[in-house]
Amino acid sequence: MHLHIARASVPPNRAGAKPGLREKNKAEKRAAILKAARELFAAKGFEKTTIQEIARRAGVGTGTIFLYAKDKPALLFWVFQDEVGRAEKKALAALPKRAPLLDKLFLLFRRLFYHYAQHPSLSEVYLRELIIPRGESGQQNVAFTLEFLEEIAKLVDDAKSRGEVHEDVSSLLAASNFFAIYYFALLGWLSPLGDDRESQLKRLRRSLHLQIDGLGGKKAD
Amino acid sequence: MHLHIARASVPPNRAGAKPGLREKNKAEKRAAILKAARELFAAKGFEKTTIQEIARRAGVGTGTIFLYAKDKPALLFWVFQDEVGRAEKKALAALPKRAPLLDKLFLLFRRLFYHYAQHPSLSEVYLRELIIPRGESGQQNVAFTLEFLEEIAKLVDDAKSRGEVHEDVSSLLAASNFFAIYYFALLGWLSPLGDDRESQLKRLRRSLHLQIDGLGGKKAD
DNA sequence: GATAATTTATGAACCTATTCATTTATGAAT
DNA sequence: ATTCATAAATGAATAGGTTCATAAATTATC
Repeated sequence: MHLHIARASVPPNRAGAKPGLREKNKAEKRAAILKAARELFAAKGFEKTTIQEIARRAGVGTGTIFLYAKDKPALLFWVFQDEVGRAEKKALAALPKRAPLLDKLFLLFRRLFYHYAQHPSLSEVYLRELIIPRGESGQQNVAFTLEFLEEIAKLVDDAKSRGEVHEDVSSLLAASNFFAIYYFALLGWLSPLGDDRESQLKRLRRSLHLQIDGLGGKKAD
Repeated sequence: MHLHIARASVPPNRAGAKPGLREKNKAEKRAAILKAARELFAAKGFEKTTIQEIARRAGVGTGTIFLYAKDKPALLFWVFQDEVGRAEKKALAALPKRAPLLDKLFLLFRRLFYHYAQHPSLSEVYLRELIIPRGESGQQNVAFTLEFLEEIAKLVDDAKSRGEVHEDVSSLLAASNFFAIYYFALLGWLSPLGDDRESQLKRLRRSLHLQIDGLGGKKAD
């Protein structure tokens, strides 16, 4: 891999945190802010929720929020990331062991689609942050995406061992193509302008199929 | 296509614009705002440029800006769109007529990569707006992307007629996979965290290749 | 040409994310 | 225990995007 993978948990939480009072307080604040933000974002949406409101509910000062999250989108990202990480793991675990690659990918992505669909507008903010990471926290966002890519790459590896995929293909490259397709489809899925869900899922499946089989020209031998 | 395609030019510019004084004035204001915004964004970047500054330079009131662009990101998008549209057309026109699909796509995308690289941070704002369109203008953004997709689809059609691509493949679906790959790679390209340009371009090419040829399993018959 | 109706423009006021000088809490040293 | 150093927290002040009541300009109507 061409990038250092840092620990995924977003906010200031460096490795060797000694268990002093200071650390305990920070952990409490972190938890309180996280909780308040989660509740308010879920209840009122991103725009309607103000930082001051979050601070009040969390029982901290306004400025304190910015000690834990670089800005408001980053705050939402932080709230979402745990949850998304869990959803990803859960979806991966629920995958049938010996199914074709196409089915596995489709099941995985479909499940995540429905997860995001629970809060479409919040998801949009999250997904914006995810792919276009800014500032220091960007590295961690990238690392988070990379972890997911690695999981997809494992699926490709599985498929390789079953002869579904040629040995010469880079699993990680294939994974990033699948991810790109998934991400693009996901944006359509969340957009209020898109087709109905049924059609979108069908299109996603066909897109994945197309990546697996290629465009089927003469040269493909 | 599953979506109405509206005219691409972003701001309020409805079809049957009669050539009265009112329309002329609007056109002038539009042009002035566009010019001022373009100059300032290019000179100072997105964040450092204030709406008030743009308004002053354009010789209009602050509020007037918001008659032409829903918000600040939309304003940047508007500025960029023309330029990007031109770059796309130019890049498409410069494509060698009888080259393999892979080469054409790579040349096309590489050219656009370098175009975006001229203003990396502005491009990020633009690309955010492009894929996650909000509000009314969203339809036009989607239409703009669709136009580009159609152009890619034409390249696929060409490849079909040369036997490079199987007839049964949906050109538009293939195009959207290519676009997804392109878009994902582009984000990496613009990110300050990514690899060097050389490597990124190589990866892009390999990704496109992978989409064209597929993963090469046994089933691919 | 005068009046009414409608569209467009304006900028002061508003709202809220973000900053930062100051204060407070903790840990270390004596 | 007291003092000092450092880290963390605070919230009033700032800044800039956005709104909106009002005014100006244009067009339609008579």
